[in-house]
Amino acid sequence: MNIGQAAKASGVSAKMIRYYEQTGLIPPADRTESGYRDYADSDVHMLRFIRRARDLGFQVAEIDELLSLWRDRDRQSADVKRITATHIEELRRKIASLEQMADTLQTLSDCCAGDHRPDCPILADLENATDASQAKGRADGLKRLPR
Amino acid sequence: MNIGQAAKASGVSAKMIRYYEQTGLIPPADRTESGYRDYADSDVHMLRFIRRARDLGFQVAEIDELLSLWRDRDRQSADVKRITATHIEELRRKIASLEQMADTLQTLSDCCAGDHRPDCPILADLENATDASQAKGRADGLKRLPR
DNA sequence: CTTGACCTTCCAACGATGGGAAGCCCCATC
DNA sequence: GATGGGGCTTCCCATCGTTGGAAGGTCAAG
Repeated sequence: MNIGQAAKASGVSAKMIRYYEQTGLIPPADRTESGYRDYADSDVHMLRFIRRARDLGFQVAEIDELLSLWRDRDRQSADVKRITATHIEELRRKIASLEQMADTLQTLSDCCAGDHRPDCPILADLENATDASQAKGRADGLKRLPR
Repeated sequence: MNIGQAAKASGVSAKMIRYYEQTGLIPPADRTESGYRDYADSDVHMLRFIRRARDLGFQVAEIDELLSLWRDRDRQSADVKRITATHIEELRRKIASLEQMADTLQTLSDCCAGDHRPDCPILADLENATDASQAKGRADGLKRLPR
């Protein structure tokens, strides 16, 4: 199976398969006489594993660890769980950060008339910002502009 | 005021100030005779605006639009609100995506004994993944391994 | 045998940020 | 007035995962 077929079967683009090989995440593929990379079903299986892990937000370095554990018959599930827990924490951190941004912006947006007039609490917030964590409070004190 | 002082006063690193200038987000700074960049309070004001917008997750391209509106006395608040709404949508999309990842992983992790044994529902999920959206359902059907 | 679709390698770009090197400038201290 | 330390300048590189493209070789169908 050449790289295009492996890409289609695994959901990992040919470009990325070459990249993963180059960076050592996956071993160098076999080659045909003419130099084409040649993949077996087991390779596609591994690529699907990688694709799935990427879809779950794991970084390549983490996937490297997960692949090692996957290949290790004597692995301890605690190791997998630990990597996963760290990743979940990271996801929750990002979520909290994005939520705070969204909430602040929503509050400001709710106070913005959104019409032809230039007055805008959103710009006012950006203009008067002194530190990153105070706008929500200030914005919550605003009143919606009359229509 | 030189770039280091402007950086300290605005919360934007000197590196980033130069970068913003280079990419055209901010106009080229005045220079002293010896070639040092020279900033006025109004420049620091603008940099704080940028910093605040970055903290709220706006991309530089969006900040470029926001700065234009900020400078435009005849702006319409509707334009600011529209940019903000688009950005909030983007944030909510990212949040939803990350939450789905975290929830799926949490479910799988809850089913993982996390001990010395090699059996691991997390690896099993990665191994058997067929498409990106089915694992949560499968995982929900798992039972917690006995301790 | 030609043509089009594939493969190969290599280089570049994205976005925002940080690190570092080489060389010049400013100010304070001796 | 010399010297030293710290800040400024520009330029290049790295990150991280991914995509795009160019130049050239290969395969398979017509």
